[in-house]
Amino acid sequence: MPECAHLPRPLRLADTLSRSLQDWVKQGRLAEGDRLPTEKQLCERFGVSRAVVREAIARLQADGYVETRQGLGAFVAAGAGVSRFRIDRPDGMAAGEGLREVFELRQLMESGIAELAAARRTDGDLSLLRDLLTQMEIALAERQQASELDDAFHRAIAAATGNPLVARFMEFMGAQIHGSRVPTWDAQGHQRGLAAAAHEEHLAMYRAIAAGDASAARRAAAGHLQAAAERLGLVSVDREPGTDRRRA
Amino acid sequence: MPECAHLPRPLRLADTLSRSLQDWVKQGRLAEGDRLPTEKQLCERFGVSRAVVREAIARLQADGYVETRQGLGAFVAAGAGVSRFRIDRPDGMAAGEGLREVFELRQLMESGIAELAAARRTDGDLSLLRDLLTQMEIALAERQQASELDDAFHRAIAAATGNPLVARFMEFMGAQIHGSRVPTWDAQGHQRGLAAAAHEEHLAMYRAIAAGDASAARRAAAGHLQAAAERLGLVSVDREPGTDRRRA
DNA sequence: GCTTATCTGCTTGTCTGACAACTTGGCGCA
DNA sequence: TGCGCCAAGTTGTCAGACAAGCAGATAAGC
Repeated sequence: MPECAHLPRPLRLADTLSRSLQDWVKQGRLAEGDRLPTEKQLCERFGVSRAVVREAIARLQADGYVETRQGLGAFVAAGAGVSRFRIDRPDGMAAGEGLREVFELRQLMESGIAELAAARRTDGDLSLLRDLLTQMEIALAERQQASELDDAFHRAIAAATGNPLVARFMEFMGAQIHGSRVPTWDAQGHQRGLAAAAHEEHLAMYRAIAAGDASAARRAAAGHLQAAAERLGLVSVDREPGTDRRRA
Repeated sequence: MPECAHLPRPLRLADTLSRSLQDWVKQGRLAEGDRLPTEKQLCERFGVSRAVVREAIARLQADGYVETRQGLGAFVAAGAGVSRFRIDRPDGMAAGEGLREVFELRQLMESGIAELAAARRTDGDLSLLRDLLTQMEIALAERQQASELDDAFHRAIAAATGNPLVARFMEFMGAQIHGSRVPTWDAQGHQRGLAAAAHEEHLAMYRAIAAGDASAARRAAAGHLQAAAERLGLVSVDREPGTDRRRA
């Protein structure tokens, strides 16, 4: 994308229509298995051409909301809306879902991943982790940005579980929280010791995994994620069991 | 969808083209930020009409693979392919990703969720869990299908974490493994004691969560997932640390 | 000579019309 | 009653036209 693409462009008609139809499903106006209005009806109702309708439906298909049958119609798909998991961007974050929630999900996932990695890692896995740690150490000494190395380290741990699905999930999560790693490893992060702290936590994770100590690996990962959240100023407040919780 | 929709329909041209272009990205033929061939070029190269090209690109947009700019072209999006996490259906399961991998992901995720739920649950959460357990007990006594209740129980635990993102992820996972819960609660599952065993495990999870005992909740959830995998005949073989692993 | 405005060619976005392929229901015939 | 045919309706594809946006080249003005 060109560098000057800063201003948002107006939504295409197909995008708008796609969202409207999606809202119909979410609001229960259309239930699973229901047939959508025909293309012709949608053209008339929304005042757009058939091409726009077809593109909107193509989008809904890609998103798993509808299935089409030639000659028959378009139908709300089974499991509409839950065939993909996505984390909305911060500016479009769903109500109640902030970076804190994302880090909490990371914490419970990554502590389990580290545990499994400790049980499964190979010599090759450890070699890669060491290499990444070495590169991060150099970045630390030279005060260079190393958020990509940080991400690669976490992905390598997930790969060490030997479960491709886990690896893919970590890749997905890394992409979602990419921006949050940058401040730890920028000039200010180095200055404030954030990068050094993260590096120590990574070393602790590595040592536990290398030692094949699953529970130590879990604790190290949980500690790292907790500390990472604190570095970002995210405070996770656990409430006493039994009290009613206010959900923002 | 109609009941007689059993035979697979041939892929639409737009689907085929969408996949081809997606493969270009995955194989590195197109990198992030690269401009795709123009619509006209794609028409000529693939021998299809412009409408097919546009629908294929609409699909790719919905999937987060490309971004388009009117007058300029279509470009491979930042983070192409990792803006959504999906689990392919069993018949289209990615290489190495089977139900075993899915259950392993569930195990590490749900044990963490149960732990957090034990720390966070409210009286209202517990009341809902008890209600669901009561319904499952009735289903057990009457040998009825209760996979939906089973799913709702797990979702209620995720909701008890108070983290909407965690709740959404559990909803997503529930939809992906929907079919695997059915055999536990069908006539044969009842006959073989699978449903009764699952129910006991649910009760253990509930008790630990109700007691606010996070580590007991973690162990109960891990045990339940392990047992559920075994009920399905999925064997998770942990290899000795240090050995090279064969990844299927 | 430098800056601004205009023009041109190209590209995506939308609309329209036509035909192909599929689906279902109704009707006629054996 | 079952099978075949037909008509009407719906999605899939193709083709053409025009609108809107974009970037680069050129011309005009200072």
